[in-house]
Amino acid sequence: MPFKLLIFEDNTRLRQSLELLLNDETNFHVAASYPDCDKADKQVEKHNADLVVMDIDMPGIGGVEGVRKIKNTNPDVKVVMHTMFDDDNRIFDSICAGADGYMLKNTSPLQLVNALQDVMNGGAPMSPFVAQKIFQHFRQAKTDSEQFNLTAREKEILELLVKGNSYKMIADKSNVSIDTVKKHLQNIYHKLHVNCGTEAVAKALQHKIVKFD
Amino acid sequence: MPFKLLIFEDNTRLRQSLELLLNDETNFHVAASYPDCDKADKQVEKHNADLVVMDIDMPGIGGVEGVRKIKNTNPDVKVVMHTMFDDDNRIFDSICAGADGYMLKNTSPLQLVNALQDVMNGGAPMSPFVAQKIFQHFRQAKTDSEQFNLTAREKEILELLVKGNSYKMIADKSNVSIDTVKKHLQNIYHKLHVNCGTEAVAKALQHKIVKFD
DNA sequence: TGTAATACTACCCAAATGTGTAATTGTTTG
DNA sequence: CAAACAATTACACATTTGGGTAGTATTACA
Repeated sequence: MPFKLLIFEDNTRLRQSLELLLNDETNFHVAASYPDCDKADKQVEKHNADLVVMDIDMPGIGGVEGVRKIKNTNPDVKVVMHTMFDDDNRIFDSICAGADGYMLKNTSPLQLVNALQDVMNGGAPMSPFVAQKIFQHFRQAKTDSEQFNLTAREKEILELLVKGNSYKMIADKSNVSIDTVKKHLQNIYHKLHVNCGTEAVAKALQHKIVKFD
Repeated sequence: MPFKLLIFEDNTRLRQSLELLLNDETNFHVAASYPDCDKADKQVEKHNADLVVMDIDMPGIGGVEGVRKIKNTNPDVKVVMHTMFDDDNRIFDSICAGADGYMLKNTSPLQLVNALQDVMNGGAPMSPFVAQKIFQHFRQAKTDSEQFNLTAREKEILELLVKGNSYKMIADKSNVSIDTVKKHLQNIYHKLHVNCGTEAVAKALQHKIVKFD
């Protein structure tokens, strides 16, 4: 039994092409296609769809919100983004909204079909460029984190601060006086170019100076 | 001209199989293979390698450290992990250490060859299961972040705190009195189960209650 | 060997932070 | 409509935090 598929794509030409292409596959059956996803959740339910191909730039609510809607009501429906946007925000927002795959529109028809097959097998297909972006996202931290020149001791104290310890608690755990802790933190604040603890914590986590994941 | 390739894999049988498999490809030439990666950086340089296939579980320093070593000295050399480990930590650590791809050992020979080709074209090949893990990593945040029941106003104020604002600055930017800010933060601290600003910032960032990337 | 850098301590003081209690207003929801 | 909740302000009080200044001990490095 072929998977029931919905297409959301505002470009009429492309929408029809996709329909033709995917209906050609014995594994898929295009149940319907729409030029916007304002009522995507209802439409998914109506057709009892297994799988959705979702454009991002559409009139009304965009594809990212569309995914969110669908996933809220029907978490088990697979959604593969299909868009020409390759910027970090769009990619990460889509994934956070619940997308199961992210294919750029320069993907060949064969690759797209493979991706859809892949997602139905529990995979998370994505274009090579997207994969690269995601890898970069993980890596970026490390590189700039070591530019603050914190001493081992300072990192230690900063880590305790991040974990929610007060000066007094840090002093106890580090076996030094509270005044020493103050001094260290003062130096740390200077090195991080911040002027209070909350800012330091934010910076430490954003630049992954301390590990906590 | 074929790409020069190094293999790090402690299982002799598998190492030899890989050598045979990859030497069969006209695009690749296995320059050398080693049962450990303690001197991986030197060996990469010696053979002027373009590409490395790296196991994780090896005697001496593991594959994760191996990648780090190689990438420190030769950032342009591509490294593809090839391992049976599919746990989050190993995957994310490898990527952070600089891996360009992550293939599980249940990958078919053809897929492995494709992955290596892919990585030389600037892609970031990974097994479907790994891709899935990575998608989950992005998603998980959202789900547990909404369990704190912060009101819109509270999120707004928490976000200002995370950005390093003092109570007074938050008061100004939110057009409310400083006492109101205090009260809001007090409520926020209760909801987050913390008892000071630094802890709240840490929790907010870890659970991605506020966005800042 | 001498001079940085690092780690540590101490004290003072002003400002910021966190807690408790209490009261007003508007909105939502049962 | 009443109860619950959200947002707001106020004030008092204790504690914490952050900055400045100053000094000692140890280690590392040139």
